[in-house]
Amino acid sequence: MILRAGNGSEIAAAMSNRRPYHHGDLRAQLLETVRALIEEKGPDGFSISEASRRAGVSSAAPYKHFRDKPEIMKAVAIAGMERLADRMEAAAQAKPEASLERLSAIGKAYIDFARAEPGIFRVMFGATIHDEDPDVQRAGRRSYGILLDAVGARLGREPTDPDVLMRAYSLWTLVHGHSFLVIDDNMPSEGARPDEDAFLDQVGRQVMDG
Amino acid sequence: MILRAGNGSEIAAAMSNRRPYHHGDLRAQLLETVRALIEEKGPDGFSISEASRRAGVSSAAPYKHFRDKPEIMKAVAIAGMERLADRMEAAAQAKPEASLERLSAIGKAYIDFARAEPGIFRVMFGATIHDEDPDVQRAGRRSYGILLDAVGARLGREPTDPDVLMRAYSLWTLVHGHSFLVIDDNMPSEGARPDEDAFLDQVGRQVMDG
DNA sequence: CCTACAAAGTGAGTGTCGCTTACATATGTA
DNA sequence: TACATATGTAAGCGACACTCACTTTGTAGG
Repeated sequence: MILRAGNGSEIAAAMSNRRPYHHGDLRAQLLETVRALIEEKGPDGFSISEASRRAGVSSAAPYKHFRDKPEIMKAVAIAGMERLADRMEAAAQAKPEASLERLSAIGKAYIDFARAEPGIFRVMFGATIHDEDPDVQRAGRRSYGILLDAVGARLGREPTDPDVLMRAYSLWTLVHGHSFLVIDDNMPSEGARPDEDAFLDQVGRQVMDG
Repeated sequence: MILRAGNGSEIAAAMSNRRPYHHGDLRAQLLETVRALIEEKGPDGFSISEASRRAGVSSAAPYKHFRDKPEIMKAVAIAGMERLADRMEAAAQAKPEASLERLSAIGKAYIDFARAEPGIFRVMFGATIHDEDPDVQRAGRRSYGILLDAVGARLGREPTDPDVLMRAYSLWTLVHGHSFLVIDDNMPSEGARPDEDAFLDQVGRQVMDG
């Protein structure tokens, strides 16, 4: 959470026991509140009104920081994508550079994120709202770049190599598709789904070595 | 669109130039109208009010046929799943039983559906609403069964065989993930995505033969 | 240090929406 | 033909997204 340098007025207000007229950093708190609300009630279940209430401001206040609701969703989605890329990056760097483990660690980080934050994950990918938005696209491409680099390193080729592209994209769709099937578990019934670790392991090998 | 046998009142009303009090088959027309609206404006962009307006009834009429909005979404999702399964089935039966072509035809049918009807595809999978709903799950499992059978036939084993399960699930996640990446194309930029047919072909082989 | 001005808040109001309630009309069956 | 049931309407409630006129606060320049 990004916070501006405090100006002291909040402290003064707290001491005199009333909230300051100016919030301090409403924009950041709104994003965090909306994120939590989406996780609680789903992407469609949250309202700007409720977020305002939780932040302790009037329902008109958010419009000083965001044009409309879709723009809030977009900001939340982009923040999610950054968080996802961070996790992937951390997972990658914890494993040797050209190892298969690095690849599966990246995949696991992706799936873990989807499981931990299914609401935002859906906002990031399942929503119509920000189709073709350049900001969202750029944020998403960062994650893809991490995977491309790892696959390239594993194969000892440039990330732009067509074969690297093909295998990276295969892995991406696998993990992406699996993540979605996990979070709305309306797909294969209990017994009809293979063990997740075995699945990732085997199919990862098939894609990388095949 | 399913229509009940006409009872003649509509015709009589048309001749006397006024609409009949009873609609005829509002439930079916609502589903179709909502389907079209979702495709036009996205899953969140439609309202019961607007669907009612298009159907020429009051905004309270739909509640004689559906409990609430989520139930309409659910019905639309299930109808979509049936349509998807129909397409997959038709595509499968157009190819020899144990052939690889049958598998890729099933996959293509899936992707074609997502591309042709991205709105309902998202309602079917990307929405929080009908999580864990048994009706939706059952409808979804029909599609999965078609794939399981085809993979089983190809490998000459029972659809319940663990290896069949593993490979079928791999193909499913691949195609599912790819479909999502296609419809919100916020992922790999233009040049960074492999050719779709080549991708499906190669990765299909890797999964089936690896 | 004062004074504009910009930034960030408020409160009231508008139109739409989801949904309910009370009531009206059509249909099928005894 | 009468009545139960299915299916429609009209009016209204509370919540929401968003706007507008206004107020409060922080800050930059004379």
